[in-house]
Amino acid sequence: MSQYRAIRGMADILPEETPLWQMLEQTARDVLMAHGYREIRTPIVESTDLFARSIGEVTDIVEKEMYTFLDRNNESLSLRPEGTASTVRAMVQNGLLNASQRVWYLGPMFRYERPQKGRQRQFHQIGVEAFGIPSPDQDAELLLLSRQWWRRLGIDDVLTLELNSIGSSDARHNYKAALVAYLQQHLDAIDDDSRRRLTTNPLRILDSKDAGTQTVLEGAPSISDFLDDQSKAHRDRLAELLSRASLSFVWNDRLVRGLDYYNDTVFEWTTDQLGAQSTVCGGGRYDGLVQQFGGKATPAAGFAAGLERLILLLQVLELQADELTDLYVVSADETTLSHAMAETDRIRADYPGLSVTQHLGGGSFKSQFKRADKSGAKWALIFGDDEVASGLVTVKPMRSDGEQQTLTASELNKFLSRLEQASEESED
RNA sequence: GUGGCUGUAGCUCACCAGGUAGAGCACCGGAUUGUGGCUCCGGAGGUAGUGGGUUCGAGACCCAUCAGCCACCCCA
Repeated sequence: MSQYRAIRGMADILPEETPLWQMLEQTARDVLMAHGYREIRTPIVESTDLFARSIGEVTDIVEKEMYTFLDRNNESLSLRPEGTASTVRAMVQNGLLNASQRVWYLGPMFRYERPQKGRQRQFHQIGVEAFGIPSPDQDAELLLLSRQWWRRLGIDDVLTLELNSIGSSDARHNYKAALVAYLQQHLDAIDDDSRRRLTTNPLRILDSKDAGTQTVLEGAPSISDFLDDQSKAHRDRLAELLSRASLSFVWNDRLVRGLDYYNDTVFEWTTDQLGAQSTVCGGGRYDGLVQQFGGKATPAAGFAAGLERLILLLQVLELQADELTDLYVVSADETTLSHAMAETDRIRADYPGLSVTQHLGGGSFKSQFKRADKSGAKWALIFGDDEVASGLVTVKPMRSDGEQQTLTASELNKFLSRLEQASEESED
């Protein structure tokens, strides 16, 4: 038991797992680049006020989940609980919103919650935000983009897209009143939490997990009856675009989201493979946020995907990332090691596509080959006394049955070129 | 913030009416003095999460605390 442990809810991501993370992230980068989105990097710390105002003062995130502290100047700062607020701030501050923009970001987020499966206090999101386009084609592009990512990861079969329109703030205001009025007639049939939320955040009652409350909700008014014509048209056009692109989805008129800034389109990609935390990706449209941050009125939409949950999903489905070690360099003693080190350095310079590990610290050939085997290397390069004395090197196959061969310098170069080529092809 | 379950070797776990710890895997070495994967042999590794209590004696019982897992709340 070590003296120090990581802070609760903040996990180490170990070398064994990082290849999967890198694959996940690289796939996202590829897809985003293929859609013309550009990366933005913003600070992890912002003024507390930025989050409070955008996410909503009375949301759980702001009320009890933020890591907030005073800096040495007595300014209240917070670790970011999500990425949209910082992104909008940066876009406005840097004057980038005079044209439409497509951006994405990747990084850690922080929420002070009780950890459970698929939930950490420090977790990672890839977020995608599009500014300047009010029409539903933008919503559709974001959804198609996300689906391409799932396809490349091989998880599209286990994900479901849930969609809803929560309309304008007027519509939500009217709907809230109707919902509260309805629920007040059934006070005795709903759970305590929901009763409490009646005054704090009535829309959240919609996704209560309490069976009695759900029964009551079956007779509740639906947000869809409160949408104005513009919101309905937006919703219907989005549905049409998705259908044309064969992206199937389910309407869920109980889908509301925990952040205040959304309007019209909201969505979640969910799975039944992860226990209680079923949402892997969520987002929607937020046409009012830019103006609220002092920019000129700019429509926007976006989503964020939780990387820990996607990793969990990849692991459940037993999808793996390859760890590529091509060569493991073995030598006999101090003299041959110094030769081997210089030669390995040369190989790395001349064949940058190869992954080469040199055995360090000496030891018997036997133990060095055990290491070579465990490294997963395809070949061992052997610099023994005989080889070094005659300017040769032996290559031994570790993953196939062939015989080892002793090569001249030029034969080795041919061998390495072929290997580098094969290795690059297998990566694509 | 609330609830349930769990904390013994790096990992997965055992033992035991309460009498000061064991296996498998992993690790290191040897059988093979220049060659891995299989097999065999050997070795190292633990103040039993931490603190207190009950007891002649506690890893085992009790309390507290910390941590992990899962669920609620809420969210990615």
